[in-house]
Amino acid sequence: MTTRVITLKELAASLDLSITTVSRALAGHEQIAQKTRERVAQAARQAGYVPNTAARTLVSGRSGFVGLVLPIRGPNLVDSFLGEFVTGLGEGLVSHGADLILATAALGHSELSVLRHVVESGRADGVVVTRIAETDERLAYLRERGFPFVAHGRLLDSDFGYNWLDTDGAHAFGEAFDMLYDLGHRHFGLVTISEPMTFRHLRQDGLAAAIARRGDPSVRLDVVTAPRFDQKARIEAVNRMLQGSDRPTAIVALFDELALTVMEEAARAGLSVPRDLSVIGFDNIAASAYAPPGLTTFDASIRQCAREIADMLLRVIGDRPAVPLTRLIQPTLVARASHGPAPRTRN
Amino acid sequence: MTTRVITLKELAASLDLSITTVSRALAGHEQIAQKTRERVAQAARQAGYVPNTAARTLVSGRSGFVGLVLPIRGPNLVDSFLGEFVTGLGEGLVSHGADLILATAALGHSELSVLRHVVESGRADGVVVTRIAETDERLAYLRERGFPFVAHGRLLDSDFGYNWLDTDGAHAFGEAFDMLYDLGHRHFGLVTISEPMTFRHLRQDGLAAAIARRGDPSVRLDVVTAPRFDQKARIEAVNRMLQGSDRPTAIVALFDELALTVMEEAARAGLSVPRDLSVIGFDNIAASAYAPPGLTTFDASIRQCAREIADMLLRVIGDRPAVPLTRLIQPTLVARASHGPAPRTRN
DNA sequence: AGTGAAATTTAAAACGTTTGCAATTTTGTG
DNA sequence: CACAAAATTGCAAACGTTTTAAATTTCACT
Repeated sequence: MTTRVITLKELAASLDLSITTVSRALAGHEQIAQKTRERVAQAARQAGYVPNTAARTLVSGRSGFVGLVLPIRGPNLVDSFLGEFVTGLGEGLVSHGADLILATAALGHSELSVLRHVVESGRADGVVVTRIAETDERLAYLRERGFPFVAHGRLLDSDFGYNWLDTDGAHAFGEAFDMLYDLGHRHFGLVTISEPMTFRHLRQDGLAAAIARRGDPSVRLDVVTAPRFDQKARIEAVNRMLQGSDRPTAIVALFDELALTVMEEAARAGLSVPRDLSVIGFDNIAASAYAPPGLTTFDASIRQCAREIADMLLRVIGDRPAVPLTRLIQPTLVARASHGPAPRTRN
Repeated sequence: MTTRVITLKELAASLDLSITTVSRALAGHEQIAQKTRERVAQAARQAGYVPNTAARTLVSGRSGFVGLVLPIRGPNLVDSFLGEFVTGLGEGLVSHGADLILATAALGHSELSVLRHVVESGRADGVVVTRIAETDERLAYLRERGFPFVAHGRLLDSDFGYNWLDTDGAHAFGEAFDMLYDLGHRHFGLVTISEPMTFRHLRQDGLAAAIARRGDPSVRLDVVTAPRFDQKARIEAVNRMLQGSDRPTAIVALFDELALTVMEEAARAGLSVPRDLSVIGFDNIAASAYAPPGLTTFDASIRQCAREIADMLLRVIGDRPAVPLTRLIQPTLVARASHGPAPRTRN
């Protein structure tokens, strides 16, 4: 037991070759004789030689890792996409022989400081930054450092270019409005969050733009804001919108979790979805398929996005392209049963 | 832009000290004068010095990483616990300054070969192994290598000791039986999987043991087996159990996803849960709370388990304890609305 | 056999740390 | 003020790889 790991020196000695030759042979350099390359490859395979990552990283300056910083939010809060996201990243990375580093920012510790540490310790060749905030110091830092990164999400405006991939929430929310409008709805509700993430603006603006495009002055939009991670406050906010006879007939939620709360509270208030109230979400989380009557939402295909982000990042690391790579993904409508014609009684 | 990263040599030069002294000062060695230690710490902080991981790993033999190998199963299959699991691992690791490496085993590539690579490249100081199979070559390999690891789950029998943490599925399934028996159920169904994972035996055996303990010959147990990742076959299997008038009055599913399928198919067959049929799952995934009427299940608290696994692994890495660390976690019953008294009409 | 070019191999430096051991400085004591 | 002991600091090797520049071998051709 406790078998030692074989090193390049030992492998070279066993082949009666120099370290240099073996290293080059394994790297497939043309200058090493074909015969030697095969002999070395064979011996390496048989000896189960695996190059030491630290040594390789040290000399080459490339770690073969991509970093992702994971914030801890609280005892009961887990990023609902994390599983899909890291799976997608892993898929994208593995085809290029790269792996993922997950660094955790402990509760109360700045995500930025962890990011700095990952970057400056040379652990990663590039990083993925998610959940872009309105003023995001992480992007500014990475930009200043000239460190390869891809953002999942966008800034609202920026005086510099950067690589990003985003889901077109603006478009989706416009589509949701159009669909609901055509179903006769005129009084809309939007449940949004107070956390200063850029996507809340992109989606809300997309909704507002669609309303403006329609140019129907009878359209009304009520907006209610809830803290993202406070379930109780979220329920209160939703009920604020649901109470009173002058409530919206269609509610669009910034994301599925909020939409599910809307459906739960609607049920509790004796409202039938979609007869009395249409509800549309965004993200298509697993629970949305199960929550009665089945939430109509948009599928953001996180896993696919993550895979593309990995591809983009590896390209950025490899080629350092002069122009930023950007990609806007169109989410697809998943029409379940939570939306329908506007109730006849009112309007 | 493209700011260079400061190195120990530069930091030492700026302080007019040797590399050795600075290194020791930062490591807090007693032999360095208190005054010097402070001066160095101050300068390091101000210069934003972060030690290079590769260099440190190379010389110390410790990477400060813990590895987890992630299998890719197919386009639409993501480990439902992955998010919670890596969050928990991250939480457990961060307090000790360690980070997580997620290595992906591409579709068609052996998980073992990726594990070997992680281990032998020196990327990680220890690994977490999940989803233990009946004959698991990964454990044998790690054991032979003498490499620190903690298994999430257990082997059924083994001729060697190893560190593991498991959720006591056997106990939970016994508890489920007892509860259902006391509600008058006598005809039981178990939906299990064909994938050769050890937990299917542990849980099924727990159920069988509880039945035996009760010693009531009128108790019947039907078992149906479905492939884990084939939704269509799974539905067929469930329907095999549901069809016919002589169906069970209470079905226990190996895990929530199966239980949800049971509830869906029951609804499709016009059966009311829990009036006509009681269903109990295991895991308490998010969707279980939403699926009507609310699935009764056991909460495995994956995140908490992962955190403990991280703690255990770090202890194994640090102390190399002589006796294996083992931990059996009791899942807690989440009593929702999918179980109830046995229907009167039959029995 | 001798030559030069091409093909193949190697020695040695470098990457940025940690650490055993030695060197230097400071301190305490007579 | 000398001297040993204690405290503090520094030199140099080592970790396992990649890579530059140089050395060696092979080969075709005269």
